[in-house]
Amino acid sequence: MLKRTKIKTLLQSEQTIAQVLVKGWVKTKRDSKDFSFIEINDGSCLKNIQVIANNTLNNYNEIKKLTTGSSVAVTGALVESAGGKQKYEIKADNIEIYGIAPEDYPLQKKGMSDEFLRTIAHLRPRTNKYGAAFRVRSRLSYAIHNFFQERGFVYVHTPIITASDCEGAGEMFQITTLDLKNPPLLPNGEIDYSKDFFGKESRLTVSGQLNGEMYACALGNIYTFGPTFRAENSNTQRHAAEFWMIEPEMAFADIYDNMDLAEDMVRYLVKDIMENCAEDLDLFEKFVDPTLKQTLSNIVDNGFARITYTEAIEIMQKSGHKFEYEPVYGIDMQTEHERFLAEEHFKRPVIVRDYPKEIKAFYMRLNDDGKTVAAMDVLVPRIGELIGGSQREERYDVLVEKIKETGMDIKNYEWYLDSRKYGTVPHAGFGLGFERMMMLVTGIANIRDTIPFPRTPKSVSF
RNA sequence: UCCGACUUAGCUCAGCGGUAGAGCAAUCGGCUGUUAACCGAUUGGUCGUUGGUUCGAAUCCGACAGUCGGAGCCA
Repeated sequence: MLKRTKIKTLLQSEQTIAQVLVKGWVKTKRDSKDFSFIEINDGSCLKNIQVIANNTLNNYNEIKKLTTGSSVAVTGALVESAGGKQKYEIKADNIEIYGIAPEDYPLQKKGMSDEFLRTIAHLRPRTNKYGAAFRVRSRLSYAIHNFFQERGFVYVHTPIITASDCEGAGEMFQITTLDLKNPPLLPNGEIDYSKDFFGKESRLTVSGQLNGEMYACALGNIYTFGPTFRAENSNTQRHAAEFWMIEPEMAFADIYDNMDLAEDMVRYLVKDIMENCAEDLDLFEKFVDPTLKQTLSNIVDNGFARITYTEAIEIMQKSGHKFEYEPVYGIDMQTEHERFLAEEHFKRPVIVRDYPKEIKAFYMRLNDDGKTVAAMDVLVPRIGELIGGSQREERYDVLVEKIKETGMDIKNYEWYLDSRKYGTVPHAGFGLGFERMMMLVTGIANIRDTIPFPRTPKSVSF
């Protein structure tokens, strides 16, 4: 019994093969007088393989009805192509039709807008561009694991469901099994969450960081890589309600170790994709971002600029550039500021560190100046913030004070504080938005086109 | 959530006060080792929803919804 060979393998073949079996979907068909050209794609690579179907095939009348999107199994000889544009083609001995795609098949042979393709997100992976995007996505995931595993980081699965309602990173989705039309109530009229599934209010995680820190303070270096949820009503090209985040955490590390890791990781990932997804990147450069390879090479070759927040403000003030919001010390950086630094001033990724404590999260380590915290953001051209991280506050008393200042309930953070109470160590980590990394390596402008079935406000179809 | 634009055939768009048009797709036919093939014909739309102005609205005004772009939140 002949086994199926992937098209990618056939196209890389050193020689012709007497008999092969390919299975896939019809991309396009052109009929000639006595035979048909059928291009088949099976998702293994960008390229199709051309099949020659002669009218001597016993089911040629059926084969002539094949439409774009139909599925087939083709048996035949892999031969040198008589036509110009491809090395090999298959002379079919037999074509089995699995399923015809009726005339309302929505994918056309010509270009379709990303906006339209989002409305058929279940079929868009069959297009060249989305097929390429999701092959890259797979490779990028693999490369992330490789990067950390090669460095001895332990992969930790942090929980998706959490009861700490204030991780400080945004609005959260509540989850419940209570009957929303008729919830159990306390005497004071409030909802009685002791009757809920977990016995208390629970939500979807906005970050695995606090859990990750606990494992770093045991296993040394760890990373998480999993789904993350934000219930913010964000309507931008770079926000999704459900996305994947990578969060490494290193014990016995400071903010400089953290910056080194972030830079090494981004450059490693870009290099890996350039080496392993070259054909797909060609497509993105041709149809999505003509400067893509130049951008990626720049990242791999040149390294990142590193400045402090204070220096960043000074650079902008002295630049003579007209900002809508004047850069003055103490403000949170606007998108226009981030883009100016990465795109115009440095023309490459830049890491900004040591932000005023007022504009950053409670767990970030207070610097000796008493004014700033050891936070660092990696800003990249076009996308803005790719990575946000910090050295964590390891001093018990300082951390308790910060939690109180923020107005949070210490009781909810006792488990977190235990890591500082029992053998505290300096440690640091960051969060990388996986889809933003996808945007960086593919040039795709909208985050909705980097994730198979995007979840954004007013959109949960599929 | 705020600001702006947009919503007309399956897709991309034109029409901007007198009851709808193109290209592509699809369907049918022709031609050709073709390759986002080519040529011809055909089919296809209560112009986002809902109020209003008007003799008459796809076209003007309002509300709502959705989409896109920018901003905020951040990954």
